[in-house]
Amino acid sequence: MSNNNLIKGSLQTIILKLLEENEKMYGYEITQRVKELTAGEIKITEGALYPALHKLEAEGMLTTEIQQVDNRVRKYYSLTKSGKKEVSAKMSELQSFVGNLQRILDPEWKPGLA
Amino acid sequence: MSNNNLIKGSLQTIILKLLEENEKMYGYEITQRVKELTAGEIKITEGALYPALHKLEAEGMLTTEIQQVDNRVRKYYSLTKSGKKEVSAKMSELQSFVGNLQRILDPEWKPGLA
DNA sequence: AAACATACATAAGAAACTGATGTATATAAT
DNA sequence: ATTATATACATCAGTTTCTTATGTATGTTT
Repeated sequence: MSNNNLIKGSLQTIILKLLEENEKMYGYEITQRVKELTAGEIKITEGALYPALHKLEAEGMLTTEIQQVDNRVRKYYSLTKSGKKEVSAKMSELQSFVGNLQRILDPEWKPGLA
Repeated sequence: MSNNNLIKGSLQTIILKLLEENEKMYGYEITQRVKELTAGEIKITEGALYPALHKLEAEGMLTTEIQQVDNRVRKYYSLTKSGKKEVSAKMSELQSFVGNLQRILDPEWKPGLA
């Protein structure tokens, strides 16, 4: 995650959420999507991404499917049934954490406002 | 930090921000303040807090002052000049990271809205 | 020929945490 | 009286997650 060593565990949530929206993605594609969505501000490094993908697969959240495209190997990941459940869990965990963070850092903050 | 394994890197920001608002706080007080502000949802563990305080002190962000209160020792921390500068830096870093996170996880999200 | 982009992967080391343990005092509950 | 809880500090082994570097391989651009 380049400059940002900020919220531990959010990489898993990012992966799961992107796969919820896309059905099927490969590693490199994920790094590019994140870079694009954040105007280059968050760069997921390979050293962080691949181990995270392997871990999620080992935990039964993702399945893989290898495809050959232009003499290049692509490993596509998709959500399993468990993975689909995990997305909501991880998302509400993260949203609740961010809410609590706002309550600590900005006492004026109320949910639903800026 | 109890249930949250999400807080990595944000603990320093929390400490600095609370000290910006309070001039002077001791460790235990910080844990209680955070617990109170988040309705018990975030609990800062001693194993995380004290090393973080020591590190910030070693980096010149905080100074300490020991006080005796009711036969109990309290170690009060306050921001140094460097510490005061660091608060703004860490805060905008975190806010920008949270913004990017929202852009990844909720494509509908726009800053200034819910 | 060199640099950059695509695409996977591993591995050493750093950093931030968890959970346990330890010391010490004060108060509330059984 | 004794136990549990609260206050208040601290350290430490172990885990997880990250960074940075390295490696393999192909395709395209300079």
